[in-house]
Amino acid sequence: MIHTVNPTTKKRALAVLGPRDEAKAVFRRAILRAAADVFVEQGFHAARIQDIAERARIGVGTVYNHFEQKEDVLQALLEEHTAALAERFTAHAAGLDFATDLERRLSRMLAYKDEHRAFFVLVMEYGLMGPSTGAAAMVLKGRKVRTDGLKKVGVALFADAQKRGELRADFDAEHLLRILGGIIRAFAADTIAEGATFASRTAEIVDVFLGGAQARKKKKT
Amino acid sequence: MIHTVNPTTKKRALAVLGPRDEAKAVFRRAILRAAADVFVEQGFHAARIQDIAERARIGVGTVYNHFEQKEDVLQALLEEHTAALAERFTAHAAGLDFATDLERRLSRMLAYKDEHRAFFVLVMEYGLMGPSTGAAAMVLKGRKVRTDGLKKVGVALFADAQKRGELRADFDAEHLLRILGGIIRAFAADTIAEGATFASRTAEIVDVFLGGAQARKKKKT
Amino acid sequence: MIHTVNPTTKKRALAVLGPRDEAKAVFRRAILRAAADVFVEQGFHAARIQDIAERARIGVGTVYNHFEQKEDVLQALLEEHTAALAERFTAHAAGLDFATDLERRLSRMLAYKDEHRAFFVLVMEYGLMGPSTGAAAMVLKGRKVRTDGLKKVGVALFADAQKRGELRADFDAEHLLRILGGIIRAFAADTIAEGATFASRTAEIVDVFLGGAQARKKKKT
Amino acid sequence: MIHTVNPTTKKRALAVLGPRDEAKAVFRRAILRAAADVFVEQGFHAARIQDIAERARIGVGTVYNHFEQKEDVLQALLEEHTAALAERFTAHAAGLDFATDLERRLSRMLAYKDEHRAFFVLVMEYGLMGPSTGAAAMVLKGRKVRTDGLKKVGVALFADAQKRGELRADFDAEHLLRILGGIIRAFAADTIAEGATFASRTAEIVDVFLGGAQARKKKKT
DNA sequence: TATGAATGAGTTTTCATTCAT
DNA sequence: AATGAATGAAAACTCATTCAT
Repeated sequence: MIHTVNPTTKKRALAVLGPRDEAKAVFRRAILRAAADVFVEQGFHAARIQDIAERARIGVGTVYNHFEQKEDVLQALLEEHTAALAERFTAHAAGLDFATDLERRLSRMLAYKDEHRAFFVLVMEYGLMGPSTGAAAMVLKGRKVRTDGLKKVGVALFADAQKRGELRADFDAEHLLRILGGIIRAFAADTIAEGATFASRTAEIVDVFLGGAQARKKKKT
Repeated sequence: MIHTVNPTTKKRALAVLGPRDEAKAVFRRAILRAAADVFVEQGFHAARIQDIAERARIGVGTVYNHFEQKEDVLQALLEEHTAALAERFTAHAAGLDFATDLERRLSRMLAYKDEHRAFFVLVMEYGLMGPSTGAAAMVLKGRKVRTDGLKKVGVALFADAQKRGELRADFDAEHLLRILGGIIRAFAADTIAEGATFASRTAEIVDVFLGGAQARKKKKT
Repeated sequence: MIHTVNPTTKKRALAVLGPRDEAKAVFRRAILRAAADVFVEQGFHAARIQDIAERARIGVGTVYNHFEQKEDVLQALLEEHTAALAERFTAHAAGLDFATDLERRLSRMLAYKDEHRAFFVLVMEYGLMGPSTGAAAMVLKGRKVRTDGLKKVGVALFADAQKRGELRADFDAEHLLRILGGIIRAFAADTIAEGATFASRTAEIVDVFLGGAQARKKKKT
Repeated sequence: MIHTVNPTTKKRALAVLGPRDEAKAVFRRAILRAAADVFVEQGFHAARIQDIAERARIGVGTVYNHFEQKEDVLQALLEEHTAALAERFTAHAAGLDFATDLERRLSRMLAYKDEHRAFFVLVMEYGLMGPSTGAAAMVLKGRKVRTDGLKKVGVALFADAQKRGELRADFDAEHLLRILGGIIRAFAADTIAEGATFASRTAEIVDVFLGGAQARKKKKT
């Protein structure tokens, strides 16, 4: 769990892969990993480039060899992870009912979040689908963080479920997606506090999302 | 909607109430109002004390006569509004079923948020019940923002509903409260985007919270 | 030893003396006393007008009713005390030999310093006979602190002693005066550290001073 | 006498010595030299970091790369020069009588002061052997300026002279050291005013000092 | 005349960014 | 390409001074 580029790693990377480009990628990844941690611990503004560099065990200048500005680091972070999430969310098996399908997709996605806690916290702040607060928007200075992938897949999935009568149709798909997001967020506090894995709570999340908080009187006989 | 202390206002205030203390309160309020706007527009870190002062049409030094540090302004903002919210949420009429009761309380609360949009956005960032992100916690530097009031009332209300079998009992009350919060948050985007009032959506919020997103096949008998 | 203007003091002062002017003088004196303490404890620059006002138990504005600028407070402080010192140093009885004469004058002067420790420390910094360091001069912004009185008397006394062959004549009187000053300063550390009175060390000071400065004509015989 | 780091100097320094560390030392020295001048001209408090940076022809930030706070600059200044002085004062030849010995040591020390006028003035304010005034102590915020070296050597020298009957024994060595300091200080005004060298007055200083402090055994013959 | 809150110029300090090595 | 010291613009915060009461 040491987010570092040490000489050994570096040399190996140089040897194994296409010499130049791969070495570059190693540094880039190290920076992003370190940045995620530091942004989470201190917040974007309070995080100093130097902190990131130190955490990655590289020099400040190196960060600037890979990213033009501090903001670009955050943007890259959000985009790359969101892309990964979208991928997890997209893959599916055919012939499942909506609830099961959603649960599988979510489960993969949340597992990814479990592996990347720092990133997940960032997402809660900067939004999976575009900055949620004015402040977040300000930080990104109008950059368009390309997170369309996830949103597109999600909206399509939900719209389809609505057509099939598995999701209420009185809200639009995007809104429902946001509601799911809000519920996931609510589970985050629990999960983080307990040190539990996120993925393990997928069923509960889907249950609340689909069925609500009301006591289930009608469970049948 | 001009958050300002102008000479006229000042004199009037001085004349009407006890001269000194009241004048003081006028400035304090002007600062908090201006700060809410500026924090929302720029985010806490990007907001400069001077921006707040300019918006309130007062001098920078004056801000420091009322608050020791920038953080204290945010803290005061959160505390005072949260207290107001708690008050709205607390008042209730007896003999209502849970759904109606919750709807009334929420409705009052959301009306308050409609009147104080800026504050509401802040709450989404810094949390009604303690900072939700590490960054937010960092900003507040370990200050304990006293927002217990609202949480206490909410937890009591929900726990009671659980006992009476109106809310599912497999989650604890605090968690359910957070889920409601997440859903409200999800409605915020819609609402803000459309310029609609928040309060007008109370019924929908309660409906989703209690009944979930699933299509209502069982509507009839 | 409470450097304060309390209501009682104030009223009494008003009654006893010419109403207006005397009341004014009471405040002025309170300010100077408080200022001496504060300047000593914190140094001129670090001392805030508010500190002085608080120590004198008056409002900040009041200080400005009596002195135009912070620097004027220091100047007045130095001038008034120096005048008092000059007075003590000037008075003399006829027919004494130089050593005895000097000892009497010094003794009176040092007794005054014992009563006004704070002032004395200031003098060590700002000089009895004009600012000794560039920094001190800077603080006083080119003001001429009128401390001529003491210097004039001292030079005259020493020049006379030189003529009468009681002080070495190879240095000019003013230089000798400065040497005496340096020696007094050296005794200050001892005295202050021990909490002893300054006056009690007059004999030693004169002894050290004259032992070197005295003309050595009488060695023989 | 231009206390500056200009590009040329910088490159040369980098070429000649170990690149990094030496460049660092060059800047550090430039800062200290500039600071000495500025502190003397304006006094510590009135001196702005920017003044120091400008005098050294470097950026403000650079000062902070070398010293955490303004106070640290002063402390370093005092410590480094005091160490140099102690060195000059310490070296001695055997077999000299006390007066000659003292004269030689002082002469070397005062020559150093002649080369570093600015520093000397600072010493008059902040004391060679610990801050002499409360204000000075305040400036240094309780930092212990390590000036023991000089004091230790001086006290040892004087104590020894007392044992050998060359200095009066009714005062302790440290006090005698302070008296010498006071006398030197008195000569400073003369010297500085006239633009003369300090070293040239060593004999006079020792003469005045010993004339008083010397045990009076040899009066007869 | 005393008072103390308002004011804003001025200062320290931080930190993103550059650039010589 | 990596590095880290230099840089200076920018921001928090202080405090002498003013002025309405």
